[in-house]
Amino acid sequence: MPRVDFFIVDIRQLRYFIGVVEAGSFTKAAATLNVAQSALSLHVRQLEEGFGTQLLVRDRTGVSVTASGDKLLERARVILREIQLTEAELTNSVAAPSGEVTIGIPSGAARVLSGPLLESVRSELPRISLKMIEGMTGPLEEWMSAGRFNLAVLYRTAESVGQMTVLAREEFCLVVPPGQAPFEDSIRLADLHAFPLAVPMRNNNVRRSVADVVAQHGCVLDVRFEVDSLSTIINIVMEGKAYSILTPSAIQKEASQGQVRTVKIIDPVITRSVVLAVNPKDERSPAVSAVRKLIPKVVRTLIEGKHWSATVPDRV
Amino acid sequence: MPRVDFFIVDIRQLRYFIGVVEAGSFTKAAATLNVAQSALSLHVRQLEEGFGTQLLVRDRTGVSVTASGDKLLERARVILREIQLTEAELTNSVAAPSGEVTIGIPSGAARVLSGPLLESVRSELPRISLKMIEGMTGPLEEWMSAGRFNLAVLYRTAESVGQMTVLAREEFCLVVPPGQAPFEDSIRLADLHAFPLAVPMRNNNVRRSVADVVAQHGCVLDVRFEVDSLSTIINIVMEGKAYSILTPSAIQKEASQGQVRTVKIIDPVITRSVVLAVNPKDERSPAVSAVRKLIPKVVRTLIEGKHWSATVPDRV
DNA sequence: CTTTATCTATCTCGAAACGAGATGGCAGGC
DNA sequence: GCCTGCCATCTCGTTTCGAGATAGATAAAG
Repeated sequence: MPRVDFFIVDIRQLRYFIGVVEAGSFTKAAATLNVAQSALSLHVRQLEEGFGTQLLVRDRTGVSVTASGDKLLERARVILREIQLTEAELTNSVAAPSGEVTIGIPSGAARVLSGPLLESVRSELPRISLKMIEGMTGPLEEWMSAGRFNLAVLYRTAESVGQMTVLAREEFCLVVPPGQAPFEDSIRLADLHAFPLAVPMRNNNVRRSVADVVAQHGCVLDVRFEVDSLSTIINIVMEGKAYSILTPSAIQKEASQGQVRTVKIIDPVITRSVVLAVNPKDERSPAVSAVRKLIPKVVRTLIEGKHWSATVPDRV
Repeated sequence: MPRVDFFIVDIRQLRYFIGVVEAGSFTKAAATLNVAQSALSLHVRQLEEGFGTQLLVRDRTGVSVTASGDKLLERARVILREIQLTEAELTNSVAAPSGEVTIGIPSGAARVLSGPLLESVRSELPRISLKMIEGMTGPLEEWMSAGRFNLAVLYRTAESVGQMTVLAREEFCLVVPPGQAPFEDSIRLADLHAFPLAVPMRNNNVRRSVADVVAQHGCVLDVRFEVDSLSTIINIVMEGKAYSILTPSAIQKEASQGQVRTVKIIDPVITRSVVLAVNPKDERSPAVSAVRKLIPKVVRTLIEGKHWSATVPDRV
């Protein structure tokens, strides 16, 4: 329906008006502003009709400004400067993002990732305060769904990870106490039943991932300890009381120091993806966006520096 | 063609954004601003995409503002206040016009009009400085055509006066020295040849107006003096050296003081219009417009107060 | 006096923008 | 499971915009 409302100055009209005054003619201003002369004529006319006063004196040599026009010129410059400052301020906010970003991260991935990530954010995004919440993946999934974090590092075994970014791919392996069998580089899934296991509890992502594959292959496991504490599980293995099935990120440090050994599981290889999820509400936040872009870089650096036994996904 | 240009904030978008933030939800703002909720959603989205940052956090209870949004809110309020002040300042300029207005006025009309007009402008339009330029009508016509004045009081004998305003109608009369014949109230055009005349020079409007009518009626006049100075002509008549043919406005004062007498010319009556012309370039000037509206009032007051022997034109 | 050049105002038309209304998706409350 | 409230998206009719053409006015040049 026809919009019958009171006159409101439009930014474009002000820009055209300033352009015309500065050029001294509509025709010159048209060339400068890259707009048709007729469009300038019409818009300035609309300003004059809106204000109810003449802003320009027109003659064959061009235009000059009236007293009212002079007032408007001054005011228009102030307004456009304010808009320019506004755009600069908000754009700078994008260029140098600041504020708090919260990220949930599983205990396993946190063991290789949390330190380097905090360091990277501190050095490359100094105005961002990264709050990292470590936890077992079950609760993390729930909390992320509840919107508790801006970002979350999660695990997925399916090929499809929706809109999440794949950070890395890991392979589950048998974690062996030092000096104990097996001494080969790899072990078949069907042979795992020979080793007593300390594993996370039933609803744990890791537990379910492995259990699904074992069941699919008609195998069984000898679960002796169910503990929802990664460090406790690792201690049990280090003390020779049991074995475990984990991904390399969980025991990267202990393995590199000879406190445990890892033996590759084959037939089949059990893999999973480490993914980065973003809360849809925060997708357009410049701070969240900046951290989101930084994490893959940190992961790549860790993997390529042999600080994390995982593979980087192919980029498409 | 597609307009591919960089992002420029639009006033409407700022108004919508402020409205949404203040309402706390798009839906409530839609009711308040009388705009569809979807339009608000789209416009705020465009602001976010333009700035490259998220301005609002949306959830099921409505919206809250981000840090960037808070900055924009503050800035937008400043911008809209500037625009509001601009509109108020320029609108006030219309309501209380100010500045200089120039008016050309013939010597004849100036004699009855200039004083009262200057007084009226001073009292009713105190912020306007009226510059009055008096002259013979020939040069005045030229100067008005050249754009020297904003306004001009001119004479016309034709019925059609184009876009000019008719201020008054006057009848030419014989100006008689005191104590000399004729002593009747009127004289026929055919009998004017008996009186030696002091009149303006050939290219003068008055001279041409009367000469045309005299020629049309096959009469002749006894022109003894040709002087392009109204006061000189009047002095010649007052001293009894000659008669003249003028309009009442020219000798209103002298006639009222008995220094000259006026005798109506009939068969035919010779009339002319006193008109007000406006320079088209200045038509939209509030100051010129205000003076333009004031002059007819001053004229009407003079005529109705018997300070000017003329008739007010019928209003249609 | 005629022609040329320059400038503004107006008109037409196709493209873009705008907003209303409808609809779908999501989440919380009952 | 249904209802309510809110936001995002889509469709369509209307409005606005600007390009290009053209007319009118005026001063300068020939």
